[in-house]
Amino acid sequence: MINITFPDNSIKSFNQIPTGMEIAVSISEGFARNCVAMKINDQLKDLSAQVQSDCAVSFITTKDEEGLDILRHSSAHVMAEAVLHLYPDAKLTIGPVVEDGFYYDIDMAPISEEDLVAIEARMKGIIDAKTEFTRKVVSKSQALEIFKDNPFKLELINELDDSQEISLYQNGQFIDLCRGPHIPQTGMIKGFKLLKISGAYWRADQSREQLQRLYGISFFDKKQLNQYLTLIEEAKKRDHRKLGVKLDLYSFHDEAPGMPFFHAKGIDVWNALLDYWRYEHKKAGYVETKTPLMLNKKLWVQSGHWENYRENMYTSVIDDEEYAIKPMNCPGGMLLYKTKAYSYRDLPLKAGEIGLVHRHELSGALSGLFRVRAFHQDDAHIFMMPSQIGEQVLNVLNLAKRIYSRFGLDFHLELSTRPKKSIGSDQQWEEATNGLKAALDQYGQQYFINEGDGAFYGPKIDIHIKDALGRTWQCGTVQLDMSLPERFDLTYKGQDNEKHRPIMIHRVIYGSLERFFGILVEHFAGKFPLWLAPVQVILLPINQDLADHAEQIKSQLESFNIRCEVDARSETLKKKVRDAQLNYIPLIVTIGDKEKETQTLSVRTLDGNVKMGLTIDDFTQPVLHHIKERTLDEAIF
RNA sequence: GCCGAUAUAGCUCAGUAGGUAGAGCAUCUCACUUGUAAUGAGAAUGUCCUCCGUUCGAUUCGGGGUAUCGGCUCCA
Repeated sequence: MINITFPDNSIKSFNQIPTGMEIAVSISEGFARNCVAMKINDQLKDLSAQVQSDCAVSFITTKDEEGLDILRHSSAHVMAEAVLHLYPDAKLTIGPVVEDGFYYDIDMAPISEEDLVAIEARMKGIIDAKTEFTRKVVSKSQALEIFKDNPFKLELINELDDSQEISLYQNGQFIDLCRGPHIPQTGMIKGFKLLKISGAYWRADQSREQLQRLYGISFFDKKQLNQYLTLIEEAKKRDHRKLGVKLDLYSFHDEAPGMPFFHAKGIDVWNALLDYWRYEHKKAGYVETKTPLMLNKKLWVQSGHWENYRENMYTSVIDDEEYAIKPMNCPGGMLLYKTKAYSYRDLPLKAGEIGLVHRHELSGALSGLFRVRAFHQDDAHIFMMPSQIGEQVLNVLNLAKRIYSRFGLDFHLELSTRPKKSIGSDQQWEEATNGLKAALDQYGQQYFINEGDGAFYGPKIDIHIKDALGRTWQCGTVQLDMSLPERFDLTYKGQDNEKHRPIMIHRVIYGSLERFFGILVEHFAGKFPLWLAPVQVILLPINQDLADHAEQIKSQLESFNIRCEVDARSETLKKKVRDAQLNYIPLIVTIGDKEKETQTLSVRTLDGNVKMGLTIDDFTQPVLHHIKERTLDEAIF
């Protein structure tokens, strides 16, 4: 008699040893059809596994995230099988699940995207055949024999702990080394697509073999696949590299790879972002400072950057002295701090800086505004007493929340701990990491931990925002630094009349202004809210005799600091409206004879609604209100 | 930086099996003077990314370089 406990604490008894599938069927056939795998006492198992003794069993279904991961892992096997069928000499390496699908790294001659079609066709055959996945446990020597022709698998097998069970999974003729679990049969893959192909190194090591990485995605439901593909299409339409250039916000030039040029309209948005930043930071007790772009090598040696960050720094020799363009603002900030003596009463000292930094990123890593070589950080350094860490980190998190919500962006938090390459003592790291943890616990939002992902000078909290398409981007970061204050011998006078070492926070909220700008372009799909829109109002005189009147209104609106343009071209109104809509100008104001006579305006919003007969006041009041409050509302009238 | 792909007018793209190129949009001119998503006609526009090579001749073929794209990697 085997007693099985389910998650709802109900117990079911079986006379003989059942498999997971048998248990699922005993619940209902329909339920069993949607089962992917199970957990026996929290351990993931295949449905074909037998339940040998009394235990707790829960099922992973097609609705669970874990179920989707299992499906995708199985999809990777199916893809590998298809590849081996078409390219018998290919050598498989590893095929994991990633955030957005799965991939398999394969040692084979480079193929192109067109070749994916044939692989997909083969995969379809395997899926239609609904072949079962079966698990087999083998000894290490058996495994070594089976994979004797594949050096990658041999390497993996040899690295396995002797206590670890070595399992193989077979579907049809295809066998792969794999921990599992897998879906019961390939027919569960209802929708799949191979997305792209790229190079990757074995073990991400440039000195090792160059492999072909084939990416794919799969779902239990064809509809979900289509939704996913639609999302990709939508993301493509919003691509800031296209959209921002089309909207005349910025451009990229061969002469300065990784260094964007901002156009007049782009700078309007940029300044609106900065105005808002200054407004919030002033309120939060920050002062604004500015440090030079280029500083002597000695400073970078002292700060530790020369040792830890040199390969990313631009350098130059001036008057026989070596200088570096700053890749970070902090060392300059250290010099600022040292210009006077501080009392504990001065702390916390919050010094912001919109600092232009240059980092020599790998050429292949550059991408639009998202990955550049020159960018502005909305940096700030907070100097404080150790007792203030929790409060100050918490203040930063709250400030970040206020700012992100202004753009309608949600976020989540990640804590990164000490990396291999780092400076500072064990004790400093522990103290700093605990300080961040304490603040996070107080903030109360759940957070993830990234072991070893901290900056070389301290642990950090990264803030990842989520855009309108559900994509996440790391923007903000709060980094505790117990090392720089020591290297620069920063002090303050305590209540006890003794010198003490302040602790320092580096933090950014937009992160990189360039990058944040790009994210906003995609987040809003080019349709900036009124307060950010480069052109807030466009005036369309319906004939050229009315152009002067339109110019007059423009001057009036500009006196209120409303960003305004007149389209006086000799085009039809239809055409001008269309162009304004395509440029996502929030407010389109038509000026005809009627309006001139009655001194009113007709306003069209981006949703196509038209309101007529507004006096200048009727118009400017709500507009100014929305700009001042920086609302996201599209409904202004 | 590495692997693969791409590079033609301001933009999107076609084309030339090697004989110096073209369409739409944008621009300019003229006519039209327009009432809420494209008025019409005409004109102008290119080191066909760059350098070297093969060739009588290269935008086209080959090689080097640069930039961009997809990844690896790195990170804000």
